Amino acid sequence: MKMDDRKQKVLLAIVHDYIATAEPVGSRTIAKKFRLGVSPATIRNEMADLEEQGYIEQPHTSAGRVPSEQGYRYYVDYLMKKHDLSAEEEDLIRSEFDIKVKDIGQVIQKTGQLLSQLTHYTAMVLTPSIGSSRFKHIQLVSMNPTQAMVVVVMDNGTLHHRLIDIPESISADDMETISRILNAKLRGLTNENIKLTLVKEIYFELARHKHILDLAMELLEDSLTMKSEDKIYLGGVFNMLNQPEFHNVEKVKTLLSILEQEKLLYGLMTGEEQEVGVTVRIGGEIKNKEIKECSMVTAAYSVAGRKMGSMGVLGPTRMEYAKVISIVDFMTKNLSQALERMMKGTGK
Amino acid sequence: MKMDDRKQKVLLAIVHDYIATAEPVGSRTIAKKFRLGVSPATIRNEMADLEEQGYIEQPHTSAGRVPSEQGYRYYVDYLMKKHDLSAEEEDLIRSEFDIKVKDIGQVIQKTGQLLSQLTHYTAMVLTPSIGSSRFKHIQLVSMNPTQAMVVVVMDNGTLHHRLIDIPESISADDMETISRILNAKLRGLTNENIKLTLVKEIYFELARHKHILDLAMELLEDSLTMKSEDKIYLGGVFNMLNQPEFHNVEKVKTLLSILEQEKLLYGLMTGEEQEVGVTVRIGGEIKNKEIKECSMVTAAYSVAGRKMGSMGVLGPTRMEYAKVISIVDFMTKNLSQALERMMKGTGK
DNA sequence: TTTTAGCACTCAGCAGGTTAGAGTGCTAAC
DNA sequence: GTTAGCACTCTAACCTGCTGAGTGCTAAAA
Repeated sequence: MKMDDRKQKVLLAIVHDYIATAEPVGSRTIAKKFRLGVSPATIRNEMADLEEQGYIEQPHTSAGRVPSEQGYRYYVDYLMKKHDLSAEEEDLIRSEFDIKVKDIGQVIQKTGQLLSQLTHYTAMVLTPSIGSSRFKHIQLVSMNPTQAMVVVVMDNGTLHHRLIDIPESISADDMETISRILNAKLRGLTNENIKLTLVKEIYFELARHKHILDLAMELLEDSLTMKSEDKIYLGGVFNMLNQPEFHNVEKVKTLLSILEQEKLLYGLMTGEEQEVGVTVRIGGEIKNKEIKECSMVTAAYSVAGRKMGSMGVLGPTRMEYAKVISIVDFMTKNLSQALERMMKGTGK
Repeated sequence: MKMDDRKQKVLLAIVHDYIATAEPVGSRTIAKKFRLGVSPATIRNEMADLEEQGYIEQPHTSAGRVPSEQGYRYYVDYLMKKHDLSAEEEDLIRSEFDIKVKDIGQVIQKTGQLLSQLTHYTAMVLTPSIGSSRFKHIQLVSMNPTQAMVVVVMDNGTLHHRLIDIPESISADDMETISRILNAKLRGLTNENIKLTLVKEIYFELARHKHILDLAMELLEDSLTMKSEDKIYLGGVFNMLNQPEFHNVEKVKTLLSILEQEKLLYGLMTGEEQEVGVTVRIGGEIKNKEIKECSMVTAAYSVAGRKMGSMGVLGPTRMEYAKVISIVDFMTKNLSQALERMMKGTGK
């Protein structure tokens, strides 16, 4: 859909001004602020055309124009110029990821805080999960006469644990033995790599502990396929309340009720087949019906080409797309690198 | 401060009606709804007295009266009748805790959800932490040539972990040895029990691994003294938005900004020396200046007399104190029992 | 002395009406 | 194709008066 050059300029002006002011944009404003070299009347004509084509709309008869979802989409796809982060912003992000990683959970949390702080919207970060991570270590720990804890450590630095019931007849030494054998057989394997023959072998060796083995293998299976619920870090929800579109309490309520449902959020983050790079979803392009007048900018972070998790920003459709896209892009890259360093163990 | 019997009845009527309707209560309303056997005029006189003594106040000249913080305090201390939970509520709570505990984190989260669901206010639950828990197991897991993960399991079912740098010279076998020795020497000890002599002994045996030992002992120390940040589970924030006092967006904003600061919340939950049983803090009795017109009802849960953590409800001062107190009380008791069962391993 | 009825007074909130200003669409001239 | 001018529309802000809830005071009743 080719568009007249001047029309593009008008649309761009409307989008920019509306993003900046949250007020419907009039023809006079455009003529004054954006110096297109034509009079308001001409701009009015262009605007009438743009409205007919669905790129902008009018809240009411005597108001200015506001970009439609289609308008934002056109802006993001064709008009938007790359936004360069300020040196301070880049430094802030770099220094954030330049620390020694002690605990992945903490890094994720910090990432979320920083993301919301820089964008002034709500940030969502998914913990490392998807993808085939490798099994590092399993340990059975006796907790009391009838229970033990199974701890599984994965190579991406995540931990999984579960309490299981055990027969009283099992001794601490037995558990040590089980742990040792499981480790010896399975270390370094991904889910796909665990061959049936291998499992049979283990069951054979540990026949008398079948019951425990069942429970341990179950957790292991969950850890490897990452069924275990992934955590989502949410930050800067109250940033959204500073946006004029959320001065209405009803809207705040629906927003909050959505953000409290982790599963729903999880669906939002993983729902779309995420291509490489940054994905922008505008308004109705977000599948969820309850989320209205919002856009999401998401991207995946990865290690050695393996997708680990994703982060994203939720804001009003009137979002500073260019800036947010740059930030999300830069942060995923830095997070990926930091995790890469952590997993490879290359230096600080 | 002894109070006239009829004054008490009037105060009670005002508190009850205001809690129910959120509207200032007038003399006529009291006379009609609460049948004290006297006319509105008499009640007006009593109300004038109550206002003079500071138990109630008037939003503006021609409005009814509203309980003051002092009024709520008097209500909670002297007037409130015990609220019995409905059979359904009790069943709901019991069935919640009657499951087999697989993971403490999950139980905490569910507890928070249920608490907010039953009270319709915001629930806060602190993970098990304070108190001297015992060390169960430590494990060093090699992650890559230069890093290892230290995993510590505590007897209250919590896990702590941290990535540490290691010299390349250390082999996986070395780490296994270190783990084994640490476990043998330290299992079952609390922080106070770890004697200096014992530590020296360990350092002597593992002299050549001093560096790793330092890092491992650091995590251990943190785990035992529970310095590591405790998690707070928050639930039902959006419940608060249904309260008429939060129809003002500004108030919602300050509330949310507070709830996003975990440290602040942590201070709120642990700040007061929590006595046994349920604590009620009304309005200004909450230390935080930013929290206005809110009350908190908190209680600790414990295992075998050892305080483990606490849970609480944050709501407007116009809170259904009697009901909330009963719920918090009942839930802490049930949670304590569930954890007790888990740690003792006595059946499901 | 306590309670009550009656009455004048106060004030928030709402409905209705008016105005100001922003912005449009159309028309006719450039 | 562009622009100035103008009539028109609609919202938001402001004023105004009214209503109703609720009070405090006074004087009479119990």
